[in-house]
Parts: sequence; structure tokens; C-alpha cells
Amino acid sequence: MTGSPAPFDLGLAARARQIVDAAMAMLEEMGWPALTMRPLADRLGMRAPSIYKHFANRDQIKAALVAEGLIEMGQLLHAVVDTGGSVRDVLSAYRAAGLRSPNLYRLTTFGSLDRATLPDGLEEWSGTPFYLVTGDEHLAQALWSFAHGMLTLELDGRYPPGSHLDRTWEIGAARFTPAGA
Amino acid sequence: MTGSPAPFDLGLAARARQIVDAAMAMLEEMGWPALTMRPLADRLGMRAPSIYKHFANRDQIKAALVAEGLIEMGQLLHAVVDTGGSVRDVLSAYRAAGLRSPNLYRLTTFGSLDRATLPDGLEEWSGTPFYLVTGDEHLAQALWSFAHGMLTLELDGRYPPGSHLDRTWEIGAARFTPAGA
DNA sequence: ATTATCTATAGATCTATAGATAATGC
DNA sequence: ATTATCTATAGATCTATAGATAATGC
Repeated sequence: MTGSPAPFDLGLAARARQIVDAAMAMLEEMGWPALTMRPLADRLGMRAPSIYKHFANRDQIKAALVAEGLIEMGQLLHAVVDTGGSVRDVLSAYRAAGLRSPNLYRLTTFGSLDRATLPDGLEEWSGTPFYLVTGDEHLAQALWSFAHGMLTLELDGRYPPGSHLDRTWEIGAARFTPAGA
Repeated sequence: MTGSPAPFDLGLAARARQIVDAAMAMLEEMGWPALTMRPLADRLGMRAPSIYKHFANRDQIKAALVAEGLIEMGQLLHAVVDTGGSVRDVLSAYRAAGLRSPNLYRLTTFGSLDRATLPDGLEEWSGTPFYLVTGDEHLAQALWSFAHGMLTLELDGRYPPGSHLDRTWEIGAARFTPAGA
């Protein structure tokens, strides 16, 4: 009941899968800039050049991580709306996912998205929960923007110390809940 | 009537001022990661090591740019509220500033803020317009979060192609305008 | 005298390739 | 046979310091 199985598959070979898994763990530990080929290889007990037999370059590893980030977030949010969750519930799940994996969230949402490297339809699918819960395209974008702004600013410690962010998230939920819901 | 003179001064010596001005111009042209000491020196007609006589390290240059970014944004937004602007007007000015200087906006808002390097009170002052226009601390934070989310996603081309973002900004303005305004 | 600048360079990286060697699959 | 791995390394950077030289300020 936790949600349907992942509707997207990156189609990675076994060793490539291990590399991505190691990269994912390291991503949270040290952030993307520090996640270079050498430390990644070290963790896998191999030498850096060997990684190039599985990924053409460092960007392909990043693309895999971003795809996984979108899949994970999409699954969480779809599970919420599939079980009748409200705007408030979607925001809550979105926030929890970001707080749990800050660096994955940052990698997934920061900068431009190289759409060519993503499984077809993944980007749209991961965002549809915002539409499903608001019923309006523009309101959905506004809600997502609010959530993204809140989360990045929260992760980066940009609010004044002592802010009651629960309250601010709550206000957003109230303001973006469609009339009659 | 365009607003009061800058209430914050970085107190830079003449040469340091020139370096920051050059850095600011280059920031928009190439982004912060590519703005290294060598190219910066080239533009100034000097050698990279000479810059270290004016700034202890590259981070101090960044700190100056971030401070300028906050001052600029603060002045714009204060001018809006000082002349009786609405939530909508504040959002509009915020968006325009970000679209005009995307890389300055990114540098100023991305990642954690090294508060020790900022002029005292600058961070708070640059954000007060959101409070002045909403009249509520939490609503102000929610509004700022929405604006920041919208702007970063817009700058990074994260909305589906063909999105009518004017409309989405408009919806945010409506939803965050305090009752009775 | 003091300050700004220059040349030269140490010391750290990082990505990615070339070519040799070991392991694996048929 | 083929694939994965290794060693070695090219080729690019970048930040920042040391010490010499030129320019400026009193």
C-alpha cells in the first residue's frame, strides 16, 4: 500500500547500479562538488579510471542521481494523492523528503535540467501530484514554487534564527488549498 | 523619489571598488564558478596575485558581491513599499530584479549565507519589504518563499515549455495579499 | 617608506585517455 | 574473446604565497 512500484527504470547494469548506489550515499555525505571520481572509486574499492567503463563521464552519474531523485519524490507524492491526500499532505511529504535528503534535493532541483538524459515522461510524472491536488495548472505551479522556495531556504538556513517554519508551511497550505476542498 | 540613498556601505577602497565592479560585470557574463582570479585580473589589466593585496581570498570578493546583491534588491523593494506598493508590486519588482541579473540573484540567494561578512542589519533590512507589505511575519516568509521559488525555477527553465508564468505570479500575488488590502 | 604590482611557482586538484594485465564468459 | 580493471599520465585548471621591482606618498 505504500504506492505502486517505480514506473521508471534507469536500466543500469549491475555494476553501474552499484556505482550509482555508492554515489547516492556519498552525495548526502559530502555534496555533489566533492563527489569526484577518485573518492567514488575509493568507496567502491576500485580505481577512478575503471568507472569510465560504466559511465562515459561524471555528468552521466549526475544524470542517474537526478533521475533517481525525481523518481523518489514522484513516488512519495503520488502515494499521497493516491490515498486522497490534501495540499497540506503533499507539502508535508515534499518537505520531509527534502529534509531527509538535502543534497539529493538540491542536485535534483538546482540549475537547468538536462532533459535529454531523463527517462521519457519522468519529469512530468513527478510533478503531476501538484496538479492532482489543486486541480489547476497555474495553482499547481504556484504551489510547487512555494514548496521549492520554502524548502531551499529552509535547507540553506536562510530564515531568521528562531523562525517557526511549521507555521509558515501551514500558511502556504491554507493559501493554496483550492476553495471547497 | 527613486528611493533613499544606499543605507549600507561596504567601505571599499578605490581599487577594491574597481575589482568588485569588474567582478560584478563578469558575474553576469559567466557565472560565479567561472569567475576565477585569473580572468578577473585579466579584465582589470593586472595579474592575478595582485588582487590578493586588496582581498584576502576569493571568498571575500564573493561576500562583497552578495552584499551588493542584497543592497540592490533591498533598495528596489523598499522603494516599492515606500510608495505604497502592493504585494503584487513587490513580487513584480522582485521578479524583474532577478530576471535582469540572474547570476547575481543566484549568488545572493543560493547556499548558506556567511552572515559574519555582511554589514550589520543588511540581511534583515533587505527582507523587511515582505513584512511591510503583508503585515505578518509568517505571511511575509511565505510570500518570500513563493517569490524565491518562482524566480529560481523560472531562471533555471524548470517550468514546462509554454507555461504562462505571468499568470502564475499573478495567482501568488492574489493568494498572499492580506485580506482587506 | 610604503604600497601596488610583477614574475615565478608550489601544491592541489580533477577529468579523462592509452595501453597493459587480469578475470570472465562461451 | 570479451570485458573489467589496473598503472601511468597528459593536460587543464585554480588558489595562494614568496620575493623582486616599480610606483606613489610624505
